Amino acid sequence: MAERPLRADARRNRELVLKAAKEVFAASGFGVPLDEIAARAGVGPGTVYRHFPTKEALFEAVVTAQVQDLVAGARERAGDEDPGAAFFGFLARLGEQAVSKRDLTDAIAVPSAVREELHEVLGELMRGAQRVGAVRADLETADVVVLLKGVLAGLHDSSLGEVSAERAARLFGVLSAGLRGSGG
Amino acid sequence: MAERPLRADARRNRELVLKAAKEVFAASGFGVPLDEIAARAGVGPGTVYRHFPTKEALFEAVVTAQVQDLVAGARERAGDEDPGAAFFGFLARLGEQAVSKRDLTDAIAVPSAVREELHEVLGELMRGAQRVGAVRADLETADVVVLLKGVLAGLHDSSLGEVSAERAARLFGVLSAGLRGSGG
DNA sequence: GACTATACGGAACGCACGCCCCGGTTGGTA
DNA sequence: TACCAACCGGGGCGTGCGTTCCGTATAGTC
Repeated sequence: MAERPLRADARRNRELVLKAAKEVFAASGFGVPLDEIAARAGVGPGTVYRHFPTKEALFEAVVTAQVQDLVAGARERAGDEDPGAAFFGFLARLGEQAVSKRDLTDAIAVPSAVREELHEVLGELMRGAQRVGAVRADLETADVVVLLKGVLAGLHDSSLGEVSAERAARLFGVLSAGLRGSGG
Repeated sequence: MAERPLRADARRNRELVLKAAKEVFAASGFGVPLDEIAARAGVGPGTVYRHFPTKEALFEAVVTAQVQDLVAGARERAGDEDPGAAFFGFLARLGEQAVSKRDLTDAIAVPSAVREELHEVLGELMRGAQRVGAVRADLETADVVVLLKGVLAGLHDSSLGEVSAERAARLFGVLSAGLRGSGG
């Protein structure tokens, strides 16, 4: 188990790959060819695989920090704010981030450790909000995940119109209003 | 431009392909390999391409009738019902259909003539509903399309849980409530 | 029954992409 | 400086899929 330190060039390339992956995933999502990331980093695909066993592993390495920040922030607020505000605030923050970071959208869908964490915190916040009547009682965690994933995906796919912060705000407004309930 | 009549076997195979495509697209969406449809029809891939120049053309041939029924129904009702009921009724009907017909979801996304028609009627109904205050005034047609597409896609992708009529009803309840507005 | 245009089917092509292999290079060390 | 292990790069493999090609079969006609 003794971890040998990486050679200098290996260490440098690892950073280059991570940086490139961060940019490219944010711009184009998980779907981009890995070769594009390698090219952006100025290395060959083989080098990428030397550092990350799989494309998913690289993706996870990139989004983990991002998601964990969001989750940590949400868990902090959960104590201070009222449950409704905590839940809807979290949704709003997700929406804002997702506009410029396409990979965040995929982070909800692509199986990984952070995905579970994200789903978990969503469930906690939602149940809290349901307890105080801020969210319809008949919804399950999976429902919110599906809605969120769907809205985010729709935001990006859209062959109609650009991804703008305004549209994202509008869509999340609709989503939030819907989750509050009072309609059918 | 004189249309020669098809040979008997060609005509029969055309029907077989359409029937198979209808079933397979409904079950698995546009993403299914075309070979699967050919196999189901008991013909070779080449035969499929003799009748339809492209996979998208076949898809369009399959969903056109389906979508046009929905659209025609919506346009009829638009005169009888009040605009709000017409719009939300249309959404509900879409949701019901989409549960068992995965291709309907893709029909919203894959570029085609029916897609435009579908978007158009959605826009008309929505503007009508907005005029009587049944839908938030700040929404554009594209917003509804994105939301609809997203919710439907989420409904199917879901690596969590099955696609049930109950969940669909719940999600469309949330969507409808959100579109009515009154929240942020 | 013979003849031909028409249609069939499935092997094969082209492409994209995830992933691996290996000849060549380079950083660290003595 | 000389050596070796670690590392690099990109060509290549395997797979999946849309699409095409072509030798063979068959429906329609005389």
